[in-house]
Amino acid sequence: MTRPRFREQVLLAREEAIVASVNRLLAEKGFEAMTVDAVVADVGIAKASLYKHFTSKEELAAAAMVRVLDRALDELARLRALPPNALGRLEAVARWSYEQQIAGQMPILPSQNSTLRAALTQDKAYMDRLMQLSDELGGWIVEAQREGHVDAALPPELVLYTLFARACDPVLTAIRASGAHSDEQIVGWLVRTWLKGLAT
Amino acid sequence: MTRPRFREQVLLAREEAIVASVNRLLAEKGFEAMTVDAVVADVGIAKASLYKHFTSKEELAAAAMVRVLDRALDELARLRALPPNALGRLEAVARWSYEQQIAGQMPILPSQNSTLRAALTQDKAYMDRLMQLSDELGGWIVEAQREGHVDAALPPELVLYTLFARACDPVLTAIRASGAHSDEQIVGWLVRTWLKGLAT
DNA sequence: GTCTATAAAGCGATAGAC
DNA sequence: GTCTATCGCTTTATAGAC
Repeated sequence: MTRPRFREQVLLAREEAIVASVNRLLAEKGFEAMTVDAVVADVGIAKASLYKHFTSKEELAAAAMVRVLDRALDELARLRALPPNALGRLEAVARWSYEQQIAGQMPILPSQNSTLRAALTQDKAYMDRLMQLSDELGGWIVEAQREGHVDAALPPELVLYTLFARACDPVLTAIRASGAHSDEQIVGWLVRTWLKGLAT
Repeated sequence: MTRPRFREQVLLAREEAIVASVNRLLAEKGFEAMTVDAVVADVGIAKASLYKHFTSKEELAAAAMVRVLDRALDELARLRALPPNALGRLEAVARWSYEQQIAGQMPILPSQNSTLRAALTQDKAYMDRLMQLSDELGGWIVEAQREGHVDAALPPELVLYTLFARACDPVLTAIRASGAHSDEQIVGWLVRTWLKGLAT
């Protein structure tokens, strides 16, 4: 037992570096196009070393998702105090999602890949955070419906899914590629049309 | 030259069968998860035979997209006569897109795959139809803006992209999976919230 | 634990007989 | 043109030396 805490710190730092690279590469290329070789090249370690920390490519993606969900939960905690009403908080979350995309911090996972889905649903850390996020956002949605800002006829579930879909909205990339408008302008349009569509 | 027209018909029928399978498999699994082996197994031919008709997997996807764009153009032609105003026609197109998805007829292509994008942009049949579709829909959008049904402050380009995004809206699959609502109900909600978001 | 080297498998694409 | 059989490449994953 020679300085176990120090070694532990080093290992955690390496894992953190791996997850950071995975997050970036997932945002750039998506899950299928991201190769484990690219990850280890980016981190600067050998592939076998990576597989000592994570036992599969799916587990890598799950770790990146946990990281993103943690950042989202942090943002929710920050928003809980700030905006006056539920609608303002939902708007801020949508805006935050778009900004994460623009910053290249939003990993892209294929919703159809069955092995990946299985790995995610069996990952307790991921599922816990997803549930927590859904619960809190679901509460805000119901609140916004009670306040008359969101159509009460819409299932809160549907509203929640449309919010999640903002995190991978292809329209953002498409219209940014045209180069005709500023990022702030685009995000404003997208967030506002989203909310207006949900209004009473 | 023994019965050339007949042989030609047989070849065309086989190509049609291939494209139909590709279309279905693309809708089911997406481009990367769809293997050429799965296509030939579905059609019931040998792989080398398929490569006599299409020289690459990308070309297969392009053919499927041409097929879908043709169906979309047919639908536009049908709508050109029916609904009274541009807004009604746009609504009908969105509804049609969702119905194609439900019917498993909407191929899913990754917007990031560079080799696929290159193959598509160099495919004249695909680009011609895409331009034609964009032009006609763009005209309807501007018309709806002039009639005061769509916010004139939004770039028509952005509105067009949001319409294209309806063709691969992940919310449809997510909420259908819950099984709590009928397809008609879901499509109605999604189309209406989309249009309401664009309103003046 | 990390490295080099390699196994094992899946994929797109092709050669050659018929 | 279609088939069987296989190539060549990429990718995930692991063995074994240090």
